[in-house]
Amino acid sequence: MERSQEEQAFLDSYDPGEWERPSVAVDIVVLTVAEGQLWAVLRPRSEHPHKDRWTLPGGFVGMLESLDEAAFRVLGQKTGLEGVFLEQLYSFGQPDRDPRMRVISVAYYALVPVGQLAGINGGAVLAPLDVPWSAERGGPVVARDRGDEILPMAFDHAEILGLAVKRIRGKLAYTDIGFELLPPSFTLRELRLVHESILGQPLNKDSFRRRVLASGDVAPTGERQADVGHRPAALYRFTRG
Amino acid sequence: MERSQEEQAFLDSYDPGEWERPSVAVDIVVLTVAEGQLWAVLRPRSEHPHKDRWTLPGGFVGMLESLDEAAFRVLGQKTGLEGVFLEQLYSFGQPDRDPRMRVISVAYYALVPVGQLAGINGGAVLAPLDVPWSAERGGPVVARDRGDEILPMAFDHAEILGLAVKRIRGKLAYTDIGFELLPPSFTLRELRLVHESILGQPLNKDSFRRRVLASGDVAPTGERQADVGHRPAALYRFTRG
DNA sequence: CGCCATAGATGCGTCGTGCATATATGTATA
DNA sequence: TATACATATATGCACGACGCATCTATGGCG
Repeated sequence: MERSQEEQAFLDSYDPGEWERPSVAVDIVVLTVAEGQLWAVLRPRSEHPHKDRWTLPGGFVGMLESLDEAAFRVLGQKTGLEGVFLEQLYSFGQPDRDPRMRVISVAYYALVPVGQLAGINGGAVLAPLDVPWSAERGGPVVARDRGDEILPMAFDHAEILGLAVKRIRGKLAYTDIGFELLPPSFTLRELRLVHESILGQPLNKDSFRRRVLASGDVAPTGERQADVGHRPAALYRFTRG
Repeated sequence: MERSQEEQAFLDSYDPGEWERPSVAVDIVVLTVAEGQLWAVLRPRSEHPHKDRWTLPGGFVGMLESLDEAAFRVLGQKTGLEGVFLEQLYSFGQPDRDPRMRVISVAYYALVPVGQLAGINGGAVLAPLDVPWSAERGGPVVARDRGDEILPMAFDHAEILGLAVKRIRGKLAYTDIGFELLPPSFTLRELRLVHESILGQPLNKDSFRRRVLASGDVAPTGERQADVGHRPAALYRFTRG
């Protein structure tokens, strides 16, 4: 328990430059909501290991950029997305998570309105997510293709995806992240569908409306929907602050 | 936006081994509650840079250990603590956060009942914290010594400390972390003081009691306080699950 | 024996929520 | 043109959690 001054001085002067260092990467969970469920951007691996499995957009952190800058840069390079909501999620550092070498990955999650994901780069797909757990229990998440087949995930990326879903489920109630998944103008129904899709469960329609209107987070734009086959809903915008 | 197959293949095969790599460290925010406020374990720096400033216990991540393992190891080596609650907080990676070299730090926070901090190692001190913001606004936190003098913090450690406080404020309501700061047996008053110290504001005594008792998180041990100069309170224990 | 400090129980008004009901307003269709 | 249909929007009510006030209980101590 006790430690001498000299030993302490040695430990404090410990030079990591003499030791092997890990690589540090960022992996980005790009999430959106459409058709009443969550979707994520995935890219196929064309090389071993984990060839033909699916990965999150990711890349290595440069020596002169911050982690946030690396995440924005990698997101732009791999998907073309810019100016979206992006927040650090968690760092993954199991020694064997990449069989080639030691890679510590700082995971981020991005929230993007589905309308901005029309032109994501070749190779990347938007995959619907199955969340096989309720509330915030946590665990890996299953991505599927258009034919409902499971997309096998590379490395620990299913875990990362699961943690991102768990995180946004938790933050939905007390932050503004729900609005990051909507265009500037939206109906209360669309906002509720975003919340229901994230939470994986239906919400009481009336309570949700009352709560959102009383929160002061939204203001009516004065406009209404058009061509919707029923009474058009009022459009609202998010009021920052 | 568009990227050719060849360019993509090059990017995917990018070998970080050819590049300089950052060092990766863990820094641990050890928090406790006593005398109605939060305290943190700090250690003085004996070397430049930031000589005579105060740091969080920290150390480099080994190539064969996970981040969690590194955090537990460093916590044990620097403070002697074992078996305590420890959870990842956030990763800090500003290129200039350490003037000597590029160090990416994965911050953790530990919650320890004050009774277990009696014999922390030489040099380390338990410093009371001033949190100059309310609720979960966030920002740096000020540590003081016994004479109420401000302890200047090294590197970005005041930010890390602040984020740890912000995080536990947020998680207090919907997790069990409050119990991590108490001995196995405690009164409802002690539990409330832990919550008030973390939140930095008083809580309604009756509502707190009712809520805790109704939660099913605690069960009476059957024992009572002794020698307290007033009516002794019933002792409770945390019931996992 | 009585004072003091805190523990612990009870009652009440208020507010947010779930739920039911009623009305409003657009499109589609006979 | 009238009616059906789908959803929007407003209102009322029961219930439960919470803030607050009040009352009683129980130890130590002078």
